[in-house]
Amino acid sequence: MSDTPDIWDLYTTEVQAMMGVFALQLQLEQRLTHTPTPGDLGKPECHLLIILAAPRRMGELAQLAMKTPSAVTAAAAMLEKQGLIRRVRDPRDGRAWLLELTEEGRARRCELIEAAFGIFYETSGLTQEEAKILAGLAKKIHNKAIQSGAVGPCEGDRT
Amino acid sequence: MSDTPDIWDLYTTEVQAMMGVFALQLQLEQRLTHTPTPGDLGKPECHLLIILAAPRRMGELAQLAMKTPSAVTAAAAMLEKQGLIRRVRDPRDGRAWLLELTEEGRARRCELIEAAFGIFYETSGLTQEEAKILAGLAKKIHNKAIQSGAVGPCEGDRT
DNA sequence: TTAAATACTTCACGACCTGAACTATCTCGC
DNA sequence: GCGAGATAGTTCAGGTCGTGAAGTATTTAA
Repeated sequence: MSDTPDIWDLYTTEVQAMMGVFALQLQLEQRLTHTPTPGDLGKPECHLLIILAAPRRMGELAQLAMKTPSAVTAAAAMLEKQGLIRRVRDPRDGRAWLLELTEEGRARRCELIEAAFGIFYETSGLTQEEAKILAGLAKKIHNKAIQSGAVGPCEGDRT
Repeated sequence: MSDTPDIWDLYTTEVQAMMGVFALQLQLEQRLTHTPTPGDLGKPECHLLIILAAPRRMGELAQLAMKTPSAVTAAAAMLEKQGLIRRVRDPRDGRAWLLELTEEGRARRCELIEAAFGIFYETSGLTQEEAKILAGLAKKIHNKAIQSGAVGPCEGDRT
């Protein structure tokens, strides 16, 4: 069963990192959406809900989630239909919508975050210490990714 | 533009980690498959090619990639059609196939790994030091994920 | 030698995302 | 003010990818 003698020696440091990241992402996404709590939220809805810690414009959310605006539109429609979020016009710009959690949405988000907490440690097997380290790196990565990748994918080629 | 004052304070450590992992995975996958090198390899083919450092049974590969066997079948068919891999029966078990790189496949894999190397640092913005740290965590994560997640997704509920 | 388990394959289906064309609103320059 | 151009979000058709169930070939065990 355990085919983990040290197949890792076959891979470079970077590939190891990539494989781990890949694995974690897959597991997290799957287990998070299949968790008992969320009635019927898909991956994109969960993702959006997690990001939506504070009211934000859809464009910003797209950027944070690293998806196109249309993907956010779809997820937002879903969440709104379930009464988890509310759309308000941005007072500063009538073209933009501000998404904000409803009371129920806030509750649902809390549950989701809590579930994520458990799932994170379960599937990663990391200690809190290590999680903190990972978070530090993650912050850096996310910032970099956003600024270089910009909104659209395969765009940022500024070198 | 830069909406990164410190929105991170809104998120828990674990959520930060998750967001970073998510971002990195998305970017890497996209840029890796859209890289000039690979003629026409999709995400699953690239993923498989990277994992395939040494000859392996398809079942093992499915486990490593955290996908179902049928996903591996499809990707393998693609790679074989392009002459990058060869299928040989496992001498120990006539039911199983061993996938191994052809000469051309080895070359292609090298290019891919090299591209991945660059892309990794570009999109993550990490130093080599940090990459090493990440790889360490990643190794742990991957092992845990495999053993708990087993082959199929949403299975491992052993608690 | 036959029954059960295992490795992989095939295929229909669904989830998700992108990209282009569209509507509504803002911002300028005149 | 008013029209041109830019920007925020929406809609929709199309494509990629993955799962899950049913099927084939081979091994293992009784």
